[in-house]
Amino acid sequence: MFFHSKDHLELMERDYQPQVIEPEIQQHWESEQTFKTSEDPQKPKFYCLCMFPYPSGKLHMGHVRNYTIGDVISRFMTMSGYNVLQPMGWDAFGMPAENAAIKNQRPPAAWTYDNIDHMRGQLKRLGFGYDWDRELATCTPDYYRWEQWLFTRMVEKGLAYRKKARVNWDPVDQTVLANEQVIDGRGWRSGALVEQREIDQWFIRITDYADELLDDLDSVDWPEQVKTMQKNWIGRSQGVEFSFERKGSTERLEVYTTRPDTIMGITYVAVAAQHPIAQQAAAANPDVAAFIEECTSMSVAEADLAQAPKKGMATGESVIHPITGEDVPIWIANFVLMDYGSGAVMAVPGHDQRDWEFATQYNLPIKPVIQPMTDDPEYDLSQQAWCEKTGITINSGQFDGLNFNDAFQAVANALEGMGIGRITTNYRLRDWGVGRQRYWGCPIPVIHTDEGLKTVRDEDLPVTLPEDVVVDGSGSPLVGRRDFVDTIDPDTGRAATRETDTFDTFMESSWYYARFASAFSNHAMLDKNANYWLPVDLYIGGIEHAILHLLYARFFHKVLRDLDLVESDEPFKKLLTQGMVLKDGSKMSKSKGNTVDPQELIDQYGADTVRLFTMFAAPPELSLEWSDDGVAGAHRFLKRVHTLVSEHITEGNHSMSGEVNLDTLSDAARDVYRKLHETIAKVSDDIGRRYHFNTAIASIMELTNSVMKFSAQTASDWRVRSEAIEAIVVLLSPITPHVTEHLWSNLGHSQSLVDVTWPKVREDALARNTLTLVVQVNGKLRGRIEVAADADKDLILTMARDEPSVAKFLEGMIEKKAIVVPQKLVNLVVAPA
RNA sequence: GCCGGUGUGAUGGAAUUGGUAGACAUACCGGACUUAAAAUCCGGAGAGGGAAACCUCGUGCCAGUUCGAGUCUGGCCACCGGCACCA
Repeated sequence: MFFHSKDHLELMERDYQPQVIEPEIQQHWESEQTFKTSEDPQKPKFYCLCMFPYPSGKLHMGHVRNYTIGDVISRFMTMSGYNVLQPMGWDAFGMPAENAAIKNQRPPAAWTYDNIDHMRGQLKRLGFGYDWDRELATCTPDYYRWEQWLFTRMVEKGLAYRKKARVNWDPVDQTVLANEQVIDGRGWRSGALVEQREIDQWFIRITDYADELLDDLDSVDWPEQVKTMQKNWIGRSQGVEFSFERKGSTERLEVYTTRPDTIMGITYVAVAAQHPIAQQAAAANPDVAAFIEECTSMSVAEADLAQAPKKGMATGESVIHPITGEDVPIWIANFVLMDYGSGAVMAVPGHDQRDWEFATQYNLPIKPVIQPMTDDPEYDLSQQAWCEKTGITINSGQFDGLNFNDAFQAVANALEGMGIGRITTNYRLRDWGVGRQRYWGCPIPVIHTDEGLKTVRDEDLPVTLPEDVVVDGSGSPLVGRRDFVDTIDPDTGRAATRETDTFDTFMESSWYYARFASAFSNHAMLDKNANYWLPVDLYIGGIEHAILHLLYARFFHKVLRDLDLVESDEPFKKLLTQGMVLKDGSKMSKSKGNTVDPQELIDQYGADTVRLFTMFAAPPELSLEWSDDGVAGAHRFLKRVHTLVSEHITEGNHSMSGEVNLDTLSDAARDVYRKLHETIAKVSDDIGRRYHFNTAIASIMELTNSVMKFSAQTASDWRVRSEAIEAIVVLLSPITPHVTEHLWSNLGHSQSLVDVTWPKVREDALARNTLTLVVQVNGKLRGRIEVAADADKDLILTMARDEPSVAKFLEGMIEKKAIVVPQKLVNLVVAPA
């Protein structure tokens, strides 16, 4: 059975035993403090950050994928000479802890801390090179006190303010529901019909930064799709704001339009159900009141609003058209958003599709005022609105015959001249409502006094969240906690009450990246070290965060900058968005029962196999289809590598060292050696620039296959073989750090692989004497030719024409054109003679 | 509904700047080893036609640009992500 002597067996075990070697290697990293990071001005820094997890209980495959990507890049950058920071922490506030508390009769804090302990263990078992000294959990007072401090600064600067906002109210559970807790208009636990309530909330003026948030997108190295989504989300538009005179009233009606060129096509105006005009009409007319009631009971989610059937009701009121002086009826429409513009729109059904649908439904007139320059079969206002900006104004009196830009200006000037309008910039972006009527979040540091609302003084921070609570699902337990609520107004010494709302959990995740860089600062939110590490060089996380989280974090960074806490303008220089992990074609979820527990795979195959498979199965930005067979295949490859290296050691020639002399190599050795350096080039580019680990692994597999087929005879053969085998180990090490560290040490190296310099490409090894070119005739592949690397175009064409498999397609043809693409192909374009 | 993506063999994917479609794996089939199985190793394979050489077709669908299109453009279909209180 065994062909090797006992001595060799002692040299290295034959079987790949991840369960033995992985904990050993991890212990070594821990005792050596391998991943402890400090500021070092001598080296270029690289801050690699993965979106931190919500501690839901145990890691899922999405985490494993995300964090493996970050770890591979971090290890690669370390080996490439960078001072790398790779921290990890916990996005620890949030609803699931409250839900678990109701279910398990356990306080959210205890549940959360247990989950963190378990998941930290899992991350360590996967071998990620984090600097655990910087670990943070957002639910600890050490962390959130600085968030409270920042909020009080925002209040001082006028960046935070109070405004009424609508929330989903569950009348049975007596609690505010998140949008996802409302299913088909009913509370998910109680099943009661959800009502809408208006309550006072804290808002942050993200819109003050709208221009900068939009313009600075040009300065970051992010995927175009994410930048486009953010641009559209911010939605900056140039338009005209003007007011109508209301008939029989001294009040005016403000509207905003991006299409002032169509002003002569107004046939009605539409206001939101929450608009004061609608409220007034409701007071006078019970039918209108009933309609508004119906509108306000609609979901607050935009997706529901946009898909709801269009409904409206005339108010009986009207406005006077500013140019024509005609009466224009005011309607209430359920598709007009109170939060956008002034909550009222001028309706031009001829040239706006929503206005058209509404007008068609309620038999309101449609007046064409724009005509296409050239015939357009789509132009039929009885079928649909025509919304292009490429036409000419018609039926517009003094504004007739103008293109979009001229009509825009002419109408804007006219309205401005009348003193009722002006050109303005408008944004789709709304201010950020940060108040939540929930317990498990950061307390808003505000007290209610007989002198009004006051922020808590710096010296009284943090406002600590009590952790010993009972959560029963009917409102926040904070409300009834006298020991929390009752306080004293420090200005007057009189009784006051604490705010019981907590912050949106996006608040915590909007600045954690900065705190990691300043993790040991006890006396300030951030210290000078933040500017050593920031901005984050590479931020990695799910595409689902493309808008909200990433926009809020960018906004916070600019606020921090304006408070002189950071120097940079943007928090994340480069962004890598990863796709989801799927099984059987759909997202893994408990309800579908198609989850894969990474822990079971680690137990069965080891961390390296799990890491290798997740990196090999797909490039990061694509969704990853789970495959149990694929995992077994990844494990098989590691066994092959393990066998290759251990046999190499056993054969005793692994000490064959020294520079390979290209001139003395046999053809076979030369080919393996070229392949080796091609692989180094490919893997370096794939990991360092493209972040395509699947192709990096594929090329290492190819190299491994070549080396296994290559039988070394001479001393120089052995040198090639040794260099190739060591390179395989080094190139794989960022992906599968344990087995490679183990093999590396068995190859006789005392230095840890983490400290090894990434291999360099030998350019002279890449050179080829001859090249294979493809020959096409009329674009179809017809043959191949082998040419000298320095062959000129004429020689290549002659050889191509003479190639028998090509020549037969040239018979009786006239050559019209010949294309030679260097290093690649020849295309002969021919036609019958 | 709006905004943004994705679509390639039986499967995951490769083809990086418009230049050989299917690298590398997985599953499958055949062979070696074994009493046998597992493991391991070697080989095969997009579809259709043909004894073979070889030919034709082929990257969701329909058009277009080009000497040449998986890649670019227009239209469509399906699926996925986000839509402001899930994180």
